[in-house]
Amino acid sequence: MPTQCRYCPLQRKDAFLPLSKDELSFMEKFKSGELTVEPGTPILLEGSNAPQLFTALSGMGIRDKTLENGKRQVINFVFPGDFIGLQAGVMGEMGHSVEARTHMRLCVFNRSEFYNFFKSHPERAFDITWLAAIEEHFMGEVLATIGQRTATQSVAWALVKIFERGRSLGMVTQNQMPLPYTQRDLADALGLSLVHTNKTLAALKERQLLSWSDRILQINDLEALAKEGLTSLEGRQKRPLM
Amino acid sequence: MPTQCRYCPLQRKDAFLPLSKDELSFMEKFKSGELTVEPGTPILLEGSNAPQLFTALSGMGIRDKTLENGKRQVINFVFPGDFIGLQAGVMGEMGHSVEARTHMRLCVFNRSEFYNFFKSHPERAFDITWLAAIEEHFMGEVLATIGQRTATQSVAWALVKIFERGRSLGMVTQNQMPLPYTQRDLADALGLSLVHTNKTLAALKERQLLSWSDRILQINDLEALAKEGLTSLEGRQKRPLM
DNA sequence: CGCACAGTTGATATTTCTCAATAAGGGTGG
DNA sequence: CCACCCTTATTGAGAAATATCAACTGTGCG
Repeated sequence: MPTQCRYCPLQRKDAFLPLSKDELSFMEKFKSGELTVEPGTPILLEGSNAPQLFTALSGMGIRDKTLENGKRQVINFVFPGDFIGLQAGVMGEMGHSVEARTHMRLCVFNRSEFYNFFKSHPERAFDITWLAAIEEHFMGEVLATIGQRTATQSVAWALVKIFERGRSLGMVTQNQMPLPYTQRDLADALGLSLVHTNKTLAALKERQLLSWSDRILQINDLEALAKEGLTSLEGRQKRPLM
Repeated sequence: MPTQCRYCPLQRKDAFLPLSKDELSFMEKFKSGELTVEPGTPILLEGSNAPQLFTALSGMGIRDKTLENGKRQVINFVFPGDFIGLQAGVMGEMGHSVEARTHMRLCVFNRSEFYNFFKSHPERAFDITWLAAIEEHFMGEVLATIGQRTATQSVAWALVKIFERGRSLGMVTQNQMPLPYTQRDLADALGLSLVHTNKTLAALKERQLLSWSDRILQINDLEALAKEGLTSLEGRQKRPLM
């Protein structure tokens, strides 16, 4: 028996908007189970028409897509609370793949009930659209990063964003947070070569702004790093949780 | 008195899913008017909390955002049928600006009724989410382009996408379609410098694949151009129209 | 006429990529 | 337990792609 939504640990994180009792019990009906996967497990495949949607409950993953020439683009990193599979749910086909990078626990929803969802709970339907808009907003920022920032600025920007995200989820302790990705993942996310990403990271480390090894990211001067990344530290606003 | 939705010329384009009579009359209530703007007019501003949402009825525009260092990223190009202002509608703040590039006619919706929308017409709410998912899907492709394709591949890819989009809207006659953007727009969309974009276009023209001058894009060999852009010509599927 | 903007072109500078080699760690089979 | 292999990270050197700078053209417009 999966944990009931009212006991969902994400509920209590202040990164998320709280759900009403009514909404919670509705989500419990919508929830069809839980899925636990190990690192490296594919969760959704690009081009697939998946019958299930997920919310990441714990652990981290990655979204990516592959070009005809074999090159890979990382779309973004999956954190707890992320909704996975919207594209399949509404368009019938994923534009990217999702893969676990750590042990992950996922809340599973049945796609066949997705449309019902809109019918019976407009507030929740609105929240899904909200999530989609947040995603679109963020992807605009990523576009601007890959398109307009230099390698150093890009890396700084990305790590600031990741760190802020981690902080809002309570993953940061003493300026450190777990970051279970490889330099290749970051390189593919930023449209940079692995080698150049490595050298860029080394330079930032040299400047004492951060260190990232053994899957631990430590940021020593977030302000300075944000400045380097041509961004500022806005307080992250709460988002809906599915 | 604005044109009633049932007479909307976009309705009849086969790029869009048809609306039921019921939906049409509902949209007429939701519609608060029409807006006509001239080239260069800003429609929505990055960071603004706009009270209105739009659907482009005719004409073309551009979405862009500006970095702290003044660099500009074009997010995408606005075509007839595009829904504008979702981010403001649901998050309360636009992540990019929208500006007219030709004379444009816009269908105006009142944001204050946006939430109602979800309550009273779940099918239409679903369609909004669908549009958001399409946008997200496309932006993933753009990310992969800027991040992984070479300049030549990027330009070829972009023009193929634009041409396909134009074709689905009936804007193509004899391999030609209007393209009221500048080379700078395209450069800023692809994260390339203006000069390099110009030379890349010249090379593609030299190869007789296309020509683009006087705001007219002509593609001579779409197949070959698609191949150059590492993409294929999938039949574009119908999308919802707001 | 003169100015602003879009496009074009050549020369040069810089960033970033590719190639190649090395090192460290984890896992596995013998 | 050791030898081997695979992945990840690291570093140096040279190559390629792309950016920057600068000059020039044509066009539309007040």
